[in-house]
Amino acid sequence: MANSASGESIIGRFVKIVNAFDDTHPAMSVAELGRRTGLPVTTTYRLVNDLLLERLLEREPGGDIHIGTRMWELASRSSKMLGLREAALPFMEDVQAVVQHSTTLGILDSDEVLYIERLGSDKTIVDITKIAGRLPVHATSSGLVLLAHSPSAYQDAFLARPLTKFTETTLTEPAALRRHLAEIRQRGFAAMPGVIVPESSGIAVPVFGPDNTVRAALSVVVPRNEENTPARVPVLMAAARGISRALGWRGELKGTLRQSH
Amino acid sequence: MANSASGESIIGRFVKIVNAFDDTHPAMSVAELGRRTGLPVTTTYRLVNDLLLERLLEREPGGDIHIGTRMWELASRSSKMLGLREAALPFMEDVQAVVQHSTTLGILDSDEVLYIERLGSDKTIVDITKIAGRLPVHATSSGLVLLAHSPSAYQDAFLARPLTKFTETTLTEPAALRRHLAEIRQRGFAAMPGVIVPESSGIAVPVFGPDNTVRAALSVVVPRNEENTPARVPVLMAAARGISRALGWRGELKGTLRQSH
DNA sequence: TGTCGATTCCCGCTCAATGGTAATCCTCCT
DNA sequence: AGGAGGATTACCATTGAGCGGGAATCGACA
Repeated sequence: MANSASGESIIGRFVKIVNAFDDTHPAMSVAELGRRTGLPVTTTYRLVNDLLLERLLEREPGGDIHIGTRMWELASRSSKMLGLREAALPFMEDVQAVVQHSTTLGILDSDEVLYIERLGSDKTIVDITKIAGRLPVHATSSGLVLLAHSPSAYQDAFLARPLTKFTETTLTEPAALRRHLAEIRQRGFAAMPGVIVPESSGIAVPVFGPDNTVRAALSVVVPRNEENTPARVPVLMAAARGISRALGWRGELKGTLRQSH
Repeated sequence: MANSASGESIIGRFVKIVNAFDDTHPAMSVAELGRRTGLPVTTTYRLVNDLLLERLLEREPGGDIHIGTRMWELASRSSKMLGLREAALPFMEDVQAVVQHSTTLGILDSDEVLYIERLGSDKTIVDITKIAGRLPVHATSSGLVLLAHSPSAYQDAFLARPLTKFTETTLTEPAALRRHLAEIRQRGFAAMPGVIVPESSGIAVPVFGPDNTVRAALSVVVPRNEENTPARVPVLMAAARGISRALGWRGELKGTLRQSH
């Protein structure tokens, strides 16, 4: 499926190129793009030109390249993300108004947490979540909530892999994690003090869809010393129920374990 | 630049495919995708498979295809859109809280208005703006504001083209439009009663960047009978100044015409 | 059982994509 | 002015990925 010496398809190279851009590298010259992607010079220029024609990339006055408006438009036009985001936004605003630090909405994607919306404030101290950013499942409150309500086959596969220990409090033992997941299901929320960076804590609750499976995790990130979990959980839970209902969820089935399959 | 009989590049076909999805067609079978794009059957299947591998498209249980999470992620990761959106959102919420109908943020892209954010409510009646949706420049309040503050060379080129008359109130005469644009610059806002659909009116104001050029248009859409323009304009203007300042704008230069170039 | 559509498999053709090399352009420094 | 270093464009021989027609298979529905 590839004309290239390296055996990649054009689509693969396209992803490589777009992937070379991130928040720290929002724009760069074509030459640097070639270096970052490892593609041959000529090939890079040819491909970039194709992409410029379709406006998936754009050239700024200086000559540097950045991701084009068209790319965002095409991706956003018909995305399940938009529906979820739109349903969640008003509730997230309410949470943010009360909690004042940072409110995020994340989904499970490719064994990682992908954050699709984030409300922050100037007070926000250490919060590494970014919109369209990814973080590991086992080291975030959102991730653990999502994992806790995933099909058990998925959990098994996930726990079979080796997990990175980011800080002292990061759980990496399958058995300990399993116990913790059960606790999360039972309590209805996850509270993780400094599992990825020691300075901040996350509290997360699940958001459900019409079929009673988990769709997303709603969470707040607060400084380590002022967690005040008992006070924050009810706010989060109420908001999550609101979002779930906006998605078509009709209340949890009485006495049903939420873990599906 | 193309291996195909029709002379399209793969990138071009990729755009065709993604473009086949919209809010009314969020998912479809590969065969239907082939029909909608006009691509040969086999080619469609091969290309779709490539895209599925990169998760730019995703297959749902039924077999239908929809746009993948990866697509949104790549597009959103480093986009000027995000910065603008993030700066604007809090102010838009304030406007929305007061106006209660529908608040939008639009930019000028490819001679059309592209809406990058929209806050609505249940009360929202007729409002055809959608996030990532496009509308013609000359038939929207946002578009006219953006056009009014564009370089005059751009305005000339735009006004040289024939313009569609959507309703009775749509201005299509270059001379009349020019007068109107001058008025918009002078007043600082555009108020368009029913230029695209007769039932609703738009009021829009410009948002400026650090270099004092217009970046976006902030607007509200209200029912035709309860426009109350004089009451709404100050709210919009204050919010737009807030957004502009968040973008790095430092106040307008005294006595300067805002029309650049 | 038969029909219709979606999907996959097969396969020979061919030209677009490839990527090395070299020329040109551009910017900054001396 | 000169020239060093990088970015960009131009050139071009090679080749296999993409192409797309056609047929087989799967699957739903009547």
